[in-house]
Amino acid sequence: MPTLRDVARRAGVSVAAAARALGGYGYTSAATREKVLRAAHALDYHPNAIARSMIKGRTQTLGVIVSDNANPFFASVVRGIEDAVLGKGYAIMLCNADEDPAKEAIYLQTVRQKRVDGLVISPSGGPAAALRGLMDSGTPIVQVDRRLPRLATDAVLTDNRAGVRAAVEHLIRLGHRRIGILSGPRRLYTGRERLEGYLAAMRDAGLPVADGWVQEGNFKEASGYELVGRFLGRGRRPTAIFIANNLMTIGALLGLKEAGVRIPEEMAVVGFDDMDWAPILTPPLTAVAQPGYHLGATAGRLLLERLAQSYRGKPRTVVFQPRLVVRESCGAPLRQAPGARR
Amino acid sequence: MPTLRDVARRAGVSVAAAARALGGYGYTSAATREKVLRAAHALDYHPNAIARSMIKGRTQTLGVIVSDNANPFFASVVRGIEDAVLGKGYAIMLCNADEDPAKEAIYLQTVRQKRVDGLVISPSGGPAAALRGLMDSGTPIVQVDRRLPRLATDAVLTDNRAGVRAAVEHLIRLGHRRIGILSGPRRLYTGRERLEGYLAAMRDAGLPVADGWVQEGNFKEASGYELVGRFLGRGRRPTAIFIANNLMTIGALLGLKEAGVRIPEEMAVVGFDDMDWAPILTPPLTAVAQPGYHLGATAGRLLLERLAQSYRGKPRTVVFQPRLVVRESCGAPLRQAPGARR
DNA sequence: GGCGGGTAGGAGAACGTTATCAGAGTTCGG
DNA sequence: CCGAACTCTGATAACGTTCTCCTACCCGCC
Repeated sequence: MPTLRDVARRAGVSVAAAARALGGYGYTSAATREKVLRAAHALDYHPNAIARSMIKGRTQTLGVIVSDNANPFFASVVRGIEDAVLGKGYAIMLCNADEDPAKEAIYLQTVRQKRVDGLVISPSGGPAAALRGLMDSGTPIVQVDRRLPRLATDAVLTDNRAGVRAAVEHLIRLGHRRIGILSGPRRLYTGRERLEGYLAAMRDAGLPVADGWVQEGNFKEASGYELVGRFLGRGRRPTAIFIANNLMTIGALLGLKEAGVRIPEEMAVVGFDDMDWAPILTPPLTAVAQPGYHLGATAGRLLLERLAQSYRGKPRTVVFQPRLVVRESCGAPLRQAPGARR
Repeated sequence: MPTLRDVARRAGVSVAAAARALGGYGYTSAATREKVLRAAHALDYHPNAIARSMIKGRTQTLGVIVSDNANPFFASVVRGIEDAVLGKGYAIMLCNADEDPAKEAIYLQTVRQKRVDGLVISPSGGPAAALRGLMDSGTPIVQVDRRLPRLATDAVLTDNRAGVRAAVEHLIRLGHRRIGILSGPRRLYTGRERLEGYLAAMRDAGLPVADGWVQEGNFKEASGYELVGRFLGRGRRPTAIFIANNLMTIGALLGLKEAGVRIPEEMAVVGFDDMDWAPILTPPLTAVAQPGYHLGATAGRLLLERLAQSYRGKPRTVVFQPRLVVRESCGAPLRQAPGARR
């Protein structure tokens, strides 16, 4: 790979002159510029961004740590981030932490050593020490989708509680009284928040939450599949369930389908995350929609503002209000005794 | 951010000694190592990977260029790549080219300037010059999911033709004679290959392909939604359609649902890409399954072998055989005249 | 003719690490 | 007891840019 030296030599000028001609700063005569550009082209010269980062102290690279890029929600978030920062010349370094604090810590160290200019992270909930260290070293951080208790960074969140509350209240308005939740892990921010939203809605409506109506999954498809069975076959089984994320919803719907449970007659279903495929289900799925792409794009924008120093104030929190998309899977409960069929 | 100099100073040794103690090379006395480690810890020292890359000539970073990370298929591929290379200490730089040769060229330039050690790309089909230039400069490249005509790199592909052929032949076996295809853009490798598979299967079965039975979409949901209508309302409408990717399948199914077309009685449907949600549809979707994650993981593995020089031979091509997952959306055609309903 | 300002171009330091080399001290076998 | 081998250490040269100096020239003007 040719260096600036090679270009300068071929053009018959000094390295400094070549740098000026290519970099477009300082004084350069038309003749010199011409010679240098010609030489650069002839040698297929591509400036070394590593060396540039060395002196400039900036890498034009941002770290992005999410739990799993294979989850369509995070894939959208990542895409949003990238679109937001692309125009400003930043590239992104993607890391999947799998909700594993150890893996997250390793990645945190990696992006720090690679001297990323900023970081967008969906923190798993481990100790915040490493994150705080990075922050203290002057690297701006934006938390997305989740936030750690006392880590004062910009954050872009969805109002999980409100979203779940809207969903549960809708079910209640439809006449449901026995409502269960397939929740996420309590150790995750979103897992907790969504469960809280459910509990609050039930409490406010004066409805009891029976034993077994709260099943804690791990936000993956398999856990939805396995746990949904626990809502069936009981004496007082719920007439409706709320499922706390997209992947578990797929698993749960598969479980219900295999068990021959009719939706919404025997079991109404509302999910969190409105996916592309929600409208093509039978019945179409009622779901709480959160704007993954915009979460990412906003996080990217906040980070850019920090990097450009166009904002230097206190940490900001942007909260997106989710929207309940009512379709048909949430229909009113059967009058007849539950468990009639099956 | 403290440098090695700071650590050395604090430990009371030379930079060279500190480097050896931390880097674990050369000779270091136990006492020195102890002092240096203590100083590094006290200063919260994180070695500068940029400076390291400078001398080592390697960045421990791989470029990954796909068309769209928000497409679950590519999201899996990306995830597979990352998992494969994580253990070997490589980070990945993610780029979404949106099938746009211009955008792809920009990203290609970016990863080149950033001196990535290797590249995994799902090429959009633009001119291969930039890619070839990168290759000539010694950067190993692996093409994934698609391949450019004469670019001699390792490649990891799905046997698209065979997959589509299996799907179409299955439809034929079920008694369908009038089969349409909602294909992808001809300028994309996968678009062409899948169309070829369909045409070959029809030709081999001696079946005609009527006007309007081949609709060329752009692999996005909206185009599936818009184009599926063209298969309806004609005199000789197909009794079955094959849809060439996951996103268009969603759009098409939505279109069919809104048009009140019963699947598979009035229109059998088979899609390309077996998604998580395929089994929960009514009827469950028959689809050609390709292992996105494994495509990515394999691409990552091939790249690692090139980087470690554990393989230096001629370009290899790994072809995954897709699997037809038969469910219910492909059922036999109606006996009655088409267009009876609607 | 001297001088200031604009233009051009070169020398060389700096960024933070790794790696090479030389020098000094220690151990050990013959 | 001497050289050879081994151990430890620090000085210093890279890596490829950017950027600050410094010198030199040309022009116009007093």
